[in-house]
Amino acid sequence: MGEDTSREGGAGAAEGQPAKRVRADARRSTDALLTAAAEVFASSGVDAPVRQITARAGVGAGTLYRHFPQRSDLIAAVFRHEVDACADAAPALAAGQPPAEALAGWLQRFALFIGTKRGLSAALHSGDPAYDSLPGYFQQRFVPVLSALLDAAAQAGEIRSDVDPNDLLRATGNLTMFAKDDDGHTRRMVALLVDGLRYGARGGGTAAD
Amino acid sequence: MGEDTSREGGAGAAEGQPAKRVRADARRSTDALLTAAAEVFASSGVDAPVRQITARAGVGAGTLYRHFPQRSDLIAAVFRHEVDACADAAPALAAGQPPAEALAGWLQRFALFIGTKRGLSAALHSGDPAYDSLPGYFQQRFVPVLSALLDAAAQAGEIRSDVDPNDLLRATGNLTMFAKDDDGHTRRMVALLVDGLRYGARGGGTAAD
Amino acid sequence: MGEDTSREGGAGAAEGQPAKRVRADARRSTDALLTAAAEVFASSGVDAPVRQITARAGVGAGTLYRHFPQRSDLIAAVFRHEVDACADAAPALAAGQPPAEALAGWLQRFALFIGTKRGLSAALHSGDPAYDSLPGYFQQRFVPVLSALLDAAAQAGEIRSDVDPNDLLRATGNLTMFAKDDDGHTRRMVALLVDGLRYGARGGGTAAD
Amino acid sequence: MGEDTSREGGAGAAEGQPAKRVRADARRSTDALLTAAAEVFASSGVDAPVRQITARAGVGAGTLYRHFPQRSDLIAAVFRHEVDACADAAPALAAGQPPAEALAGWLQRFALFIGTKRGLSAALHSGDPAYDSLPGYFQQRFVPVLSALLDAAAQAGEIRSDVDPNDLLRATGNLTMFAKDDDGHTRRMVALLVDGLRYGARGGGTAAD
DNA sequence: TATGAATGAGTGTTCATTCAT
DNA sequence: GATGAATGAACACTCATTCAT
Repeated sequence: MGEDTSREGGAGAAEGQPAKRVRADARRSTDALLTAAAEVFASSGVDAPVRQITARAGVGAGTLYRHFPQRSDLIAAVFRHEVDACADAAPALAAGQPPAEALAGWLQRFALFIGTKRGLSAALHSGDPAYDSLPGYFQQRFVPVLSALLDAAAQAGEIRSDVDPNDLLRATGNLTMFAKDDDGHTRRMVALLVDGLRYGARGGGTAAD
Repeated sequence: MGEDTSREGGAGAAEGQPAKRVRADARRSTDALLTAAAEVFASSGVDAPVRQITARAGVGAGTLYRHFPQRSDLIAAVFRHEVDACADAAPALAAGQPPAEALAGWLQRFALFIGTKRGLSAALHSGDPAYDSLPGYFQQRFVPVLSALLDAAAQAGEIRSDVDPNDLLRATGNLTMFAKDDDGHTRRMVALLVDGLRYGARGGGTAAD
Repeated sequence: MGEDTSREGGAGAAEGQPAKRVRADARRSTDALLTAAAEVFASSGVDAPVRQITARAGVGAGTLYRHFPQRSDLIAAVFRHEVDACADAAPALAAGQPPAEALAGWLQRFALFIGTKRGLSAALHSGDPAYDSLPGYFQQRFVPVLSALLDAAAQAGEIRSDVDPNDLLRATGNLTMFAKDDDGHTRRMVALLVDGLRYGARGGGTAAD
Repeated sequence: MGEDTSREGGAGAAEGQPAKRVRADARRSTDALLTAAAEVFASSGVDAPVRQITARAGVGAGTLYRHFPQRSDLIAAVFRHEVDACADAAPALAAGQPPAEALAGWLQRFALFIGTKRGLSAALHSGDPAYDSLPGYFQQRFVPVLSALLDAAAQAGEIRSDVDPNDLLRATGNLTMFAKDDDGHTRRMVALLVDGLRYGARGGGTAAD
């Protein structure tokens, strides 16, 4: 699901029309841009200069703007697969362990995803029109997933039941900020946050104040 | 304490006025810059253009660079009082309530401080040489305070005992990111974090993994 | 007359359909481009971006360049009918009124034509190679018409006789520049210019120096 | 009058304060920019790329923006002297000849001024915010001058009395468009326009419709 | 010592034109 | 023949920092 960019892949040319004619070069450019952008985003964050991306992709600036008129379009495209993968990882986690463990596991997974995308959190909350379409897409994918996990754990009595999934997504994302390579800070703090949820399950927590 | 700007006292009073004259001018510029920078930082964040500050202070750009060669010098000077006030607020909190409550109260206080300094967290962790001296100063003031609060609460058995104060400072600071005016997000999440500490006190938490 | 786009008639009908097939496609594209360009020129001037035209016409950029290698080719083609209509309006005007009135009427007509083609005057005089062929076509159509009107009025003694039709065409076109919707400026100034011609009829004007 | 840029010139340093301290370099830059801009405007019009001007002036782009934040500021500064000179030329013309001759002479003078400033008319009417302040300045200088000339000629019965000076300024400016080096077109057409005014003086013209 | 003018690299974005498909 | 993707030069404008005055 969400594999929009590969929809002409394994289908073969036997059935139907030739889809679109000149797609080879466009596809080449798109792929080059996505690859280049992914690398640049990883090393310099999503605010990296446009030229850095086009240079690495070996295309002109206009090509980038053709395929991704808004900066958010590029970001969304680059991360779509990973967003989907992250969101889709929840069921498997939910299957094999207690609900609160699944919740914790997925939040760690989510933190991992956000944590490696330098500047993504900032972009999501910037209010900059260039990023307008981002929050919608991300929420649409992540909120249902997290809600389900929260509900399950709450119904099992393992965590408190009064937490807003948006609050938790935002907090988890925030906790990944300024993460150095591998000091475990984010992991520990996300775990602490989940423990806070657990604490709330027993005789009323203070978190909701 | 922390009055770094008056350290010229040791120069001696023997040589009379000239030095003092100069110092009066310098002090005037310094004060104007500190006042202006505080206002600008509040409204536009610590990344605000230099010109905005010098214009408001009514001084030239060169004067700013003379007094504060690094941007971090200015930030540190501007927030020194508030940093100290925040750090010094701990004892009073500790006196009137259970240790864990005091801890929670101070973290909220700390979050409030950081949260209103737009861009401060980012500056503290940016790695940008322009902000090199910041982390040292802030840690020097906050780590002892938080350590004391943590130790007290841990010894009282109210929270777990294996949390690194640096982790907690950083996490709390992170939780203030992208705070909108007054939606309570930061407050709720800091409280949740503290609940995580409390949870750990009872039969072994998972946060330290 | 002026149906330049159908000049393929001379190719002969001997070789039958293939040529005709191709021509049908080409004609379709040409028509779409002419229609689209006319609309775009009206709303955005003759300097409008090429893409705006091709997008509206539903053709590729290459197609436009194939049919109209020079921008002037497109402009000329778009306005040919209107140019002809404007030029051809002279006889009717000449029939029903005194020569000077006819002259005035036609100059107003001409001003109306030019005035609604934003950027056309500029294109006609730009010297830009992209517009090279324009002036020739327009002069070829308008100069004879205006000359006839001028001669008639001069012979009738209603206006001076020493005015260059090219001067008058250019001046009239210029007077339409920056015309706002309907403030009557152009109309008044063209009338004033004609009055200048009338003035010259009586005992020698100064306009010819 | 209007010699704003030289107000510290002949005054000497004897009386008053030193005005402003560092003015030498700023003045140098300003002068270089004004000179360069004048040359560039003459050869490439007022729409010439900014870099062309800064390169010729030997200054950085920032310097231009410091001195002339808006493009209109530069244009106004460059042409101020000439605008004033043109406006101030009216009295002398009015003194030595009949009012209508004076009017004609000044309009020719005005046309000469506008005609050599490529793109100035366009800028004056563009509506582009970058040129917002231009029309005001130019009207403020030219309208009173032309009004006086028109009134005098009308009172002397030499021309019609119902012409709006703004109409005439705009028309005269328009007539200079696309003027080639020295073909006399503009001169002849301006003369013709004035003849139109003269025609109107005798028994009611048609220009005002 | 203070000033603030000058620098100039760096940014996002547009668009006429070419050319692979 | 038609398409439209790719190109890349060109542009205005910003701002941290230096240094002549």
